[in-house]
Amino acid sequence: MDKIRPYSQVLDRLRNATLRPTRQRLALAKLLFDGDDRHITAEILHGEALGSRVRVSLATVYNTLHQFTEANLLREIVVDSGRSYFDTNTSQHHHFFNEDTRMLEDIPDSQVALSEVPPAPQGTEVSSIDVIVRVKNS
Amino acid sequence: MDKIRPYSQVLDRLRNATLRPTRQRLALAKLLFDGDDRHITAEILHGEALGSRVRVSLATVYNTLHQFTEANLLREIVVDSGRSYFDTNTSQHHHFFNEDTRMLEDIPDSQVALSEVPPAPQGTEVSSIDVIVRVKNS
DNA sequence: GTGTTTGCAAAGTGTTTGCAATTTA
DNA sequence: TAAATTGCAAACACTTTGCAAACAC
Repeated sequence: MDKIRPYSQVLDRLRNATLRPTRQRLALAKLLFDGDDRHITAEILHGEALGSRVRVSLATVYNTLHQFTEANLLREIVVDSGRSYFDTNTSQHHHFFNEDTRMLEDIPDSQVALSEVPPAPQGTEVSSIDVIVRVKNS
Repeated sequence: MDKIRPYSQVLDRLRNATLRPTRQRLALAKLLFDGDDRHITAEILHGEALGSRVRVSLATVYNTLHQFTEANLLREIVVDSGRSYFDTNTSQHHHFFNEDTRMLEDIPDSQVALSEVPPAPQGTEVSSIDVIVRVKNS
């Protein structure tokens, strides 16, 4: 059973974000949001696009990922210095990061609870809380 | 009141790690471990070394940071894609990361508690758990 | 002396930028 | 047609690498 994500829904989401539904953005949105949640890097997404005969430059993939992130269609996850991951699941949850395979995996929010959230330092406010459980193959 | 960290202690720590106490490693260790705990990048440490008239190349700073990390004298913290931070406090604790200033700050371990730690995926084992509270200036 | 460490410069990786050409509304 | 978007190639920031010279034991 796939989740149903009609094309028009993506279209509307782009419109709401005042992002023109260009060929490139629609194709990337399809790759990102059709099907299950995923964690993806720019290079991988670019590869997938080319693989499905969508001509799009790497620069545009980067632009698009950032625009989608600003529009809250994606969330950026920092786990690896040197590359950025984008998560199509923007709801509150945490991650396993396999240091061997460099793959991310969701931790259902119900499985982690922070019993206390420390107060942010003077003059700052919390923007997000990330729990990253780093694992390695055993 | 400064913590007392006699030179010989650093020396011993290097010896234990079978790292020859070269001029560069001793100087970097002094910068890192004399005084309070700190979060530092390679570039910053390199700048400090040069600033205190220690001639050392950036390549050696990188090498040294990695060797110290392997020897558990440092802990690497991943919060910023594009640069690595090293923490001289290797004990269990978590971090604030200010996205505006790109500075790290410790969260005392007593102020965060994970009430549940999720089981690692099949075939993997937990290597560390990082809680990063991202903040921005308000 | 022998093996380790260093420094340099070059190469590498992932990402961003400037700008002319193209596309969208 | 005016404004937004794209693609290219060059620039960028940070990090790693190869190797000869210098150093530690």
